[in-house]
Amino acid sequence: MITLAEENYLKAILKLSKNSEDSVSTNAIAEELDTKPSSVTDMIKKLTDKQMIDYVPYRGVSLSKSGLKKAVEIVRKHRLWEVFLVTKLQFKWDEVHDVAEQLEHIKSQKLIDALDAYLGYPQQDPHGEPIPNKDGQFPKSFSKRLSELEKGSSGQVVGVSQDNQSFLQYLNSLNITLGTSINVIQKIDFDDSLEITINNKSAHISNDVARNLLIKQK
Amino acid sequence: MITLAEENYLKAILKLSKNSEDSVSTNAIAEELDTKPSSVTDMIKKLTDKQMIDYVPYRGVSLSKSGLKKAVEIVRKHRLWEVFLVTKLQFKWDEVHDVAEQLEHIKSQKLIDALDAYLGYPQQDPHGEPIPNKDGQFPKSFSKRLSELEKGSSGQVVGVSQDNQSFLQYLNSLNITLGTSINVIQKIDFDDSLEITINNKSAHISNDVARNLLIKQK
DNA sequence: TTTTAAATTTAGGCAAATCTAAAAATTAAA
DNA sequence: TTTAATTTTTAGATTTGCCTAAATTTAAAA
Repeated sequence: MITLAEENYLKAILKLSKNSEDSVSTNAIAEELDTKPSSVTDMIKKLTDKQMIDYVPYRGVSLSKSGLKKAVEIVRKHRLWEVFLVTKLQFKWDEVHDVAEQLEHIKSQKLIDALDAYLGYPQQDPHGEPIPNKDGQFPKSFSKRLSELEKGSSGQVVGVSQDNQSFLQYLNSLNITLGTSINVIQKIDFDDSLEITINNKSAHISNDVARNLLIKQK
Repeated sequence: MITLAEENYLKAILKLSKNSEDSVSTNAIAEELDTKPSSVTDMIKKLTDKQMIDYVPYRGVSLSKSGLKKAVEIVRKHRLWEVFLVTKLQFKWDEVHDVAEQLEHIKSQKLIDALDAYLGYPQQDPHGEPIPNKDGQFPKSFSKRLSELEKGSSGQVVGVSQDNQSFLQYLNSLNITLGTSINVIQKIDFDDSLEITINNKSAHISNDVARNLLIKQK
């Protein structure tokens, strides 16, 4: 049986592997989970014993086949619960994270399959992140980052690729929410910031923000 | 912050208080939670320190005001999740217990209030147990135990007051389910068993069973 | 290439929640 | 009302997951 702490480590390792491809460092995991590197080393040993990860001392870790499977399952559960909270219980998209963080650890295959069906097999969560299916396959993403759009092109916000509180609150203050129409007026080479219109009202946003806004073009 | 283990102890103490009124013994709690009496003594000390229970060594425990409040909250969450599983996710009433046992520990006031509203403020769970409202008040129960019905009277099954697997499976084999019509033909004084009709087919059931079947009369 | 800095691991401890075995208190029985 | 049986508590260990401080290894800089 896998523990709650172990699940959180696997999820963190998966997240960090996506950003950087190769193996994940002890310090990176510690930072992600807001814990100490020595604690991470302890847990690495446990997960290695359970063959959930591959580990070379001082060299970092990577998910094994079974570890990856488990981590993807947790991501699937997290995102399905987020969809539930937003579409059925009327949560705002920036209110779901902490609760989903708890719900993702509920153990019942039947539950998650039934929830998936109940929600209509959604492919994206409220932040625009893809939801892996029952077999762990991620749907091909059909959205682009706003920072990748060319001058003059437009589309609708379908999500964000970063879900910290302050970012989501900033978006709220800009009146950017799911479905908002955005048009790229000008790209500033100097700092890669953007002149855009938000529902036809113009605004200026940094590359940091644009990079984390997922847009679907018509 | 209250831990998962502490919550389970409070719930067990509440359940045992209902059966027997006065204070609850160490052994009873140990049996209910399938643990050792010495472990119970340990936890009793922790809960006493947190003022969740009143404790006299060798004399048993009872819930304090705050302990009762917390325990009722957990029962409320458990039963609301059961309703969700049965009415929205099509679980059978004998499949919900283990999952609800996990879901009841999710911490979010907003979640449970939203769920309650989403379900239409139900007053009973799928086993016929009353669901306390937001303020911890239990609705007046409008069902009787089958064993309390008089000869000749009849009603519909609205729940059970015991939800172990084998009992629920026995009911299934008798074709007794939620909504089944039952008529009391004869009460046998000798062992308090009952001759009844189930949807007009006659059957004989023990007092043990009758006592745990909740009936609503017309 | 040596020295310094950074990352990682080891050693030793702690709190929560459990256990077994033994002691103490209470209750029931002779 | 002693004695025996039962219940409850205490003492001492164990596992999980975390910590601090110190040692070790690796990477970077002089």
